[in-house]
Amino acid sequence: MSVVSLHEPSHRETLWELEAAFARGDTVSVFGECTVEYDGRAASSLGPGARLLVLKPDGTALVHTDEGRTPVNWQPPGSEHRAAVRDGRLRVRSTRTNPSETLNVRFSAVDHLAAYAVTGGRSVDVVGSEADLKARILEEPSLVADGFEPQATERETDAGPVDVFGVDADGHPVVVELKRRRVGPDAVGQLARYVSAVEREEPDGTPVGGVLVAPSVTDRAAELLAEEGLDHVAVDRLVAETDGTELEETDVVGDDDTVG
Amino acid sequence: MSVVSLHEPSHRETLWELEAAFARGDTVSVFGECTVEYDGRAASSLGPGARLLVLKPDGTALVHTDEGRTPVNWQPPGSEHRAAVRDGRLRVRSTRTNPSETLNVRFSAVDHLAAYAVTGGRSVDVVGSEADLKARILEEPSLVADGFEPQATERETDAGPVDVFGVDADGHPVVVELKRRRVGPDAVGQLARYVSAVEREEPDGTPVGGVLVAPSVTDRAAELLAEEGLDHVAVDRLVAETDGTELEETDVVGDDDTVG
DNA sequence: GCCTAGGTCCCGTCA
DNA sequence: TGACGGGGCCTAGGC
Repeated sequence: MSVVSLHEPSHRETLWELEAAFARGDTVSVFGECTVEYDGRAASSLGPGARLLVLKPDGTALVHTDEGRTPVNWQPPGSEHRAAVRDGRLRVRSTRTNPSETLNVRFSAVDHLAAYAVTGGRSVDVVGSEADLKARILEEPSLVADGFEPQATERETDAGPVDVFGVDADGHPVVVELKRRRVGPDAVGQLARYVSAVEREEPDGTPVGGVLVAPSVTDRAAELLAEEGLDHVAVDRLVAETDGTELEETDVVGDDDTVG
Repeated sequence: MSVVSLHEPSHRETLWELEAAFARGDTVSVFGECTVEYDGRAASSLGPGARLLVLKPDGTALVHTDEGRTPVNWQPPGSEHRAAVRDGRLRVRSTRTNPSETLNVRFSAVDHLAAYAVTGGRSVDVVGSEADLKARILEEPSLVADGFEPQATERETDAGPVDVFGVDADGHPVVVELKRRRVGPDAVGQLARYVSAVEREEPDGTPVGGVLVAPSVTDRAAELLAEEGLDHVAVDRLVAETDGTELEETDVVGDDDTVG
């Protein structure tokens, strides 16, 4: 694959290469001194500094500082990138509609630009998601409660879709909410909402059970569960149950040629 | 500022330059053909493809494809980057503890590398946050209800902190939940949790009001509010109330030197 | 360190 | 298209 890279280009050179890169569908990285302004769902302004700007062919724009996983400013996919030279500065503007948002990056100097055709697989199979937990529960419903029988997943209620819905050993409805990680009060509120919604559907007086399936719960969540008469079932994360040593095996001790 | 850039470097050259960049505290962008493996809170594997790898001096690692604002794989700040040549491939590994996580990027070929000292302001003042909405409410409490008197913000309850707590014209407690954007059932659940918690604290029978302050609510959220006896007050987002045309004014019609 | 909730959350999925 | 909830969410603020 070929890369186009410019070292300390003039604004005109940068402009030209950005145009070419957009036309090719390349992904572009730009290092330089810039200010950033954003206006849309919120608004922000960022003073001068040396930063990394990444522009993707799908309309994504990312402004990164030297810290943090989250870009300091950005524009989501679907935006439109345009570049121009104004007032002696290179301006890269990315706009989108619905909601209407504008990102404005103004470079006083561009120190480096690289354009490259990024291709290949984009999605990863993530193991250990809530979907995996659901499969595990459906495979072994007794994990939820002895005699529990699942009847539906994503069952709709007035309060939203229930992860797993079924009946207990007595035939009473049970709402199951699944979480892949330790949960706090919000998850209890979610489960309580679903239970209330099902109770409203049922004939008066029918008891409706609620079970929160998660690796663990915070103290406050436990209190709220007790107050609401709901249950918690601890189920370890699936990824922990597998022999997760594959990555390690590739890393033999005694590395040569190692830095960092 | 100076940039070091390598065009189609050998693995040894890449290794050397990565070591130097890490030592200098530079931010690095690498374009090349790679596979990615991740193991930690979840696990994933990404087949061969041309991608962008960004390495920051704070330990952040980002693997980007040509689509999406979210990196296809990453490592959060605080991780440790190491590079090595193994089996004819350049391996960049980023690890962290608590939780224990490993990101493994293996390059069959590096097409471009650039290292640069990213510096300057990192944080932006975002206007239009929930904090701004709170200030607006405290400034003009009648927006919540005629005669509403705020008494505390972030008041603690058994169910978590209440955004704004006060009393209505009759002296009865009122719980206010603020949202900067249109809300769904989850926000209603949150408000209901807080109201229930305050009711538990109060002498039996004391009515406790609940008000959701948000630009708008979904139909389902409105139903749930009604069922819970809670109120909604529509307050437009603050950013919309300002003359949000600053960015536009800088963009005079009839751009010269515009591409894209 | 954990807990709690916000976020320009992003993102997929489904009605 | 909007709505709804998951996420390796990330991040800030308390305790």
